[in-house]
Amino acid sequence: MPELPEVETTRRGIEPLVVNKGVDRVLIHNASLRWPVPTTLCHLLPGQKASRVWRRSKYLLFDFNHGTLIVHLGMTGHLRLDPAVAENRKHDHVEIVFTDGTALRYNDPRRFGAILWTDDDPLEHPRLSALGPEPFAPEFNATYLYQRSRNRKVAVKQFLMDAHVVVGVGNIYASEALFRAGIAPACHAGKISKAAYKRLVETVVEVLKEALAAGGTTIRDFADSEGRPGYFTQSLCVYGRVGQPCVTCKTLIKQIKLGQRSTFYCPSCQN
DNA sequence: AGTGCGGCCTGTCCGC
DNA sequence: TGCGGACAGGCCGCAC
Repeated sequence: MPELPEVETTRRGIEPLVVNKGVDRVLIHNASLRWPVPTTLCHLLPGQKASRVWRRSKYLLFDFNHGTLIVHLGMTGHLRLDPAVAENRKHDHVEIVFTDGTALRYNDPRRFGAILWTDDDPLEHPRLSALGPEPFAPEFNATYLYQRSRNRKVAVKQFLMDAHVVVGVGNIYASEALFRAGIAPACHAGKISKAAYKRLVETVVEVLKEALAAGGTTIRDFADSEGRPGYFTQSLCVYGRVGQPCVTCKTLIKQIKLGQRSTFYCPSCQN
């Protein structure tokens, strides 16, 4: 389940493998994703080459000569580069074959992801235009969060996970950042003090950076192809630890639902 | 405008 | 051992 660190890790891995390679052809094996994969890609992309791969929120953006390919990994999306002659696997949706004989394949069992195309400024695309700041950007600070949250009754965890407020904070890292900041997840966003938001900004940045340094480890990927457990899994203080003692005070971790999402917290440390 | 929630999906896990 | 159902969750889009 890619959150921002996983998407950024994917970007770093993929970019050097695709930049400046000419597209030979595009094969759409299964257009069914969140939105149908535009079939126009098949005649748009051949002959073009990607100049860079960048990221906004959890969207990967492949700049081509005449537009931008927008890729969202959803919950279970994966990009991999392998020989064009390699057999397709189950749930391979799209294959971009390069003239050098390699192919970029998008695989997504649960189809929550998306592949879109724009020949305009991708940041103006409807999916991206209303997004909040990046968590590592200076605009994401205590004053911003405090002002945005006034009069908001929504739980602070849901507020934090709202991509219109700040991007890239998914369910796991929201619980972790709130724990580290000592803020109860169900507290109304509008009731949180500026000092607490200052702590929250710091812990969000901290948690995301740690996860990124750990290679973007996630919960369910923790046995990778070589059987290695993910590093960040071992750093989780509350997520998935219901009934286990708090690492700080030994109080048992609680689990609740907020906005239909599992939420974990220490009832003693977070208030 | 803010809020709540159904829906999209399949692999995994649990209880019977 | 097999099977059904709950669960996981990013994010849209609708209803109020």
